[in-house]
Amino acid sequence: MARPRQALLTKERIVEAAAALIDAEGLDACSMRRLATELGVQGPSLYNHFATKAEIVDAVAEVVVAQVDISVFHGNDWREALRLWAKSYHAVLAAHPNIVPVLATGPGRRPAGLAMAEAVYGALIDAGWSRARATHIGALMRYLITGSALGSFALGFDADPELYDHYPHLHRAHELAAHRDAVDEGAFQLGLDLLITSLSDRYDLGVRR
Amino acid sequence: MARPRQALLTKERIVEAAAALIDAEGLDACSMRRLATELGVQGPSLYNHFATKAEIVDAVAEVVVAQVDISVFHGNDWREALRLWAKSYHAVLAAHPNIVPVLATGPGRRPAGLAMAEAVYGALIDAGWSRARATHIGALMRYLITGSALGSFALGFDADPELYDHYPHLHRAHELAAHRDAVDEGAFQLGLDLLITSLSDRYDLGVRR
DNA sequence: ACCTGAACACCGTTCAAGT
DNA sequence: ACCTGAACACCGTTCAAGT
Repeated sequence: MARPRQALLTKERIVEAAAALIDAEGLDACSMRRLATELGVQGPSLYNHFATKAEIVDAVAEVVVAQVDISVFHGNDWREALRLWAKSYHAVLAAHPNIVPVLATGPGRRPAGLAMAEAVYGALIDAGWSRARATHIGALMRYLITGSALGSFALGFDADPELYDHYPHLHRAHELAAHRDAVDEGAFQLGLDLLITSLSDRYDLGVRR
Repeated sequence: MARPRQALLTKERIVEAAAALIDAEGLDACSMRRLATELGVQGPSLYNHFATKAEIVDAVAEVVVAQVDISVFHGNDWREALRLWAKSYHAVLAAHPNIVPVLATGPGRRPAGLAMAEAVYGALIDAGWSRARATHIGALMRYLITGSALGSFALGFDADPELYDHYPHLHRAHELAAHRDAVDEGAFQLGLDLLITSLSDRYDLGVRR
């Protein structure tokens, strides 16, 4: 088969398969040859639709970020909007943890990433925050959200239990994995709550630096 | 040359060269063959000293984390200790940003990582925080520190300036890169300040959940 | 226009062969 | 014990050849 009259591939099919592969087996498993096999095609065929592998991965990142709900910035107080957006973003990344490293470096040229940055920054500016502070708050939220999505804290203590016996306070660290949700979600919720509450306090004081 | 009477390689030399290579050109550039070349040796020779590439990268992570100052947990109020430790950790990661993805998934079996977890958690327990809350606070700090170290927020808007013209509030986003330090450091400092201040408030209220 | 096989310059890792 | 060359099964990407 050289060229079928009906194209075998489309950008959409490629991105869909890449997203599934990344979700199921991680970024490393998503090689051009492997992805092509998944699509019933040979590796080089993908280059008829995307110039590089990075473009494919970027397109996956785009569809993931597009799932974040940014409609909450309309009709909500900035505090509530920020909280709802952060929870939505957090939930989307929890569902697609393997793509997080790609998002953690910024919006790039991705429309959904830029639309999200615009919505967050615009809402803070409209609420009266200075441009410098609005930028800081936006950055800070990304730090918390991507930092928490990058790797489970609870699952980070997955060595053999005996290892932790050498550390007076860590001797039960291996039990964290069994309470993964309570640990990881609890930490994120605490962080979000602390940040928004204390930002709100400063705002009410009229600091608005 | 088959076997020199004086070994050409040592674990220390390998880790030192790997750290330099990762700092200078990133994790991807640190391949076994490239690293071996840097050491004047052939690729497979490295396997006489480390079982896998992951072990080498882990050893680099260890020496980086070992630079974080955890002595601050002695003789300081928990608030001040947490602040000083976070600043030290942040500064170390800022000096070695390319290794951050390796640390972001937890301490693993690395002595320095475990000693740091022990120091942070122990200090929070000794201050009176419950085990659940101390865990949350520890996780939260890692989220902020690794999240901020993973990628500059300011440099994330590095597309051509025209791209941002389509977004009402982002039209000056390309100027962020010129103020990278003020943006990135300001956001981190703000986050650290907000978190510790608001934790302190809850602590003084006697919540200590 | 779009898919293919062959090729290039890389990977991590294994292993028998050398001293 | 420690370094080597050759090999295996992979990478991302290019390109001439096919329809």
